[in-house]
Amino acid sequence: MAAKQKSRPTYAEIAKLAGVSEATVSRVLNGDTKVDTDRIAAVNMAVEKLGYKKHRAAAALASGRTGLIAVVIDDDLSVFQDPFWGAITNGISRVLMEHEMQTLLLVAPLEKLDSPVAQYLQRGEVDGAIFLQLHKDSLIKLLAKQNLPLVVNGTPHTSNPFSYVDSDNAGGAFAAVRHLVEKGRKTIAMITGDLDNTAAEQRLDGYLAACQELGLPKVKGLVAEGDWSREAGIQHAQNLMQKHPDLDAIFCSNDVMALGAIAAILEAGKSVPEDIAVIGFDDSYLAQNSHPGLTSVRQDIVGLGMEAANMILALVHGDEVHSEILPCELVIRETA
Amino acid sequence: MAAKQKSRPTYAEIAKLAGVSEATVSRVLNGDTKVDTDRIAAVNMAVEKLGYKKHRAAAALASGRTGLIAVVIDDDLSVFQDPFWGAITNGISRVLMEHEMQTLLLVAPLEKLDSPVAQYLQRGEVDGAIFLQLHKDSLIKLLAKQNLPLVVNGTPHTSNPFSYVDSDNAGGAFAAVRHLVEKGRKTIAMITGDLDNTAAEQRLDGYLAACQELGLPKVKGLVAEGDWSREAGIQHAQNLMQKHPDLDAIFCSNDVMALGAIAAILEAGKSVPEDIAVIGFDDSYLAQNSHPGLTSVRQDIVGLGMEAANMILALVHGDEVHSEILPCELVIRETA
DNA sequence: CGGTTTCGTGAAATCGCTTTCACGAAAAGC
DNA sequence: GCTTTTCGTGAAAGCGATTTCACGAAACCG
Repeated sequence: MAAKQKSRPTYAEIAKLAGVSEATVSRVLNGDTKVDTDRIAAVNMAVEKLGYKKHRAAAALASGRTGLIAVVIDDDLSVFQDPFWGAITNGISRVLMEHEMQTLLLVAPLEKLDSPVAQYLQRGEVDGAIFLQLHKDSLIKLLAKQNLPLVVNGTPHTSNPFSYVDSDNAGGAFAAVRHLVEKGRKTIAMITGDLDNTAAEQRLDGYLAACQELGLPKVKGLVAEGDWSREAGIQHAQNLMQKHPDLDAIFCSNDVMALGAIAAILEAGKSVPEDIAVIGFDDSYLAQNSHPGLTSVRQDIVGLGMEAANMILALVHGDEVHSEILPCELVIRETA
Repeated sequence: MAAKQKSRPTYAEIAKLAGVSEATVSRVLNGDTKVDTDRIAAVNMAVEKLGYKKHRAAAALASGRTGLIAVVIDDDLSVFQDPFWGAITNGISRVLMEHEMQTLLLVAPLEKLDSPVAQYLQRGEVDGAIFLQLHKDSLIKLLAKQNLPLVVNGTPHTSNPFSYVDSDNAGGAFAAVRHLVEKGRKTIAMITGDLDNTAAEQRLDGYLAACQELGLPKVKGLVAEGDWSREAGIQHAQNLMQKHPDLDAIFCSNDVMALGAIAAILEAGKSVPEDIAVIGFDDSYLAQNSHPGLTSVRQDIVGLGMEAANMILALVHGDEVHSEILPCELVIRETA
């Protein structure tokens, strides 16, 4: 059974108290400007006095706007481990709440276009959706076609005009490599993430751009494609050390692989950062608590969430928005 | 603007197609048993054919049940770092979705009883609430009084009859100490979490019980109260090593402090686990990626979320529920 | 077998807010 | 000064489900 509620005030009571019609109450409460100032004041006073709060279900039924924004996570196992999702979701939730909107969390695999979540989104039960961790673009294309306001976290694969927020992955990678070069490193390898992923790709681009612009000699085989896992970090670090005896730095596309690489380096009897410097990406909990402290590229995760929330609010409101790229910051600790 | 939707079928159409009244459609769709079998079949067929899905706002307005469960996180900074919240929330979301209920995420400070979230919950906009990370019991007492179905994650401070889910913190701590004893450790210290927290308290209880039952000599000053932070781990480990030269093991109430302790131990020129063994708690991402691998007590976080979700569903349905304590498991790696 | 209960059913009211529409008053135009 | 617009307003019709109520049919009873 739902909780028993003491009956809440309705428009009828406000209207009576303020001496206006219910229609006017609605106008005032929805920010319609064409209302006499005195009446606005009267309504606001009545609202205040009665402690009125709008009944969302009733408003939703009448207007077709639900006041709900879906945060969609394309479910896979990482969801249960990676603090990224929690952080960004909470950032979103905060902003939305300040604007009287609620955050509906949807966690489910999205591979199929007719999955329950996909259907749910198409059914108009939310005013908009923010996609995190999107594996394929097909669902958002479909939803965009149906005019559902959408914001994607991370750069989409296709160049369709989706609004998105992302970190400046390339810039962050560039900064990492520049730091290594400034510290005198000459042979800098990179272990990338899964290159199907746009973020992984952009970080690689940043690394390549930095190598070129900073005049590093071109050496073959310094880039290894990993898959974000600790094992990939270990494995590729071992290979790299073997093939490049003069290797003196490794830049990894995330912190987990960086820690794996460090473990492999230490295992091989070398030291970090003396022999080989290591830089990760994310500045996660891991980087902050590792020993030695992991130098890493920090993303403003909460900022991404807040930005995404602001964008979806604008879209729902009918405004134009442009995608946002937030800067990254290199956090220097002991490993580089 | 909300998305433009192609108009969805309503009860009217189903009723016409099935040759029954709208009232009967409602009965069938809400599982009322007192309907003729043929009509049930007819309605179900019509629903199928039209691809009908209930309009949540309309149902909510008419019935007073919103189909929404709030997941409330008493906001503090840790929310943005600790993967615990993301994991448990996602576990909840999955279960609820399977039961046609939605997860509403509310992140906000709850210190005040009249905060927006508190008011929101009292307003009957959700059918129930799951509280994570609850600092004080006062809000849930208030809500319970108003008959809002509630489930709390973690043991509440007061013995009021709140339904809750929790890990077997004491059991996990006991297992950790037993493992240390079995490995021949004699002088086992503990760095606790903030003891205002029931989980921290229970872990300490488990440690103390193990010390007693396993016949460890009573030594003063082996318990240090930390605050979950890396700094606390470093600081207390230093103190403990200084005061107890024969110290050969430290059990920490979370992984972060354990890693801090390890850093301090290595800093002091001792080795882990040879000189001093260390065990953490949570088996977080940190434990899994640290070097050396951190032995830690694993909580079934997703299980906690799913259990909490099942409990709230039962409560909303009007059933009795009993609190659940999920077992912990010691994950042995290299540090102990 | 008449009379009382139960049972399944549909008509209609209701939930609380939004929005269209029509109307009179005020402002603008000629 | 009279017509045409514009403007603010309230009455009333929804939005799409749920639920109460009354009614006829079937079941039960003595």
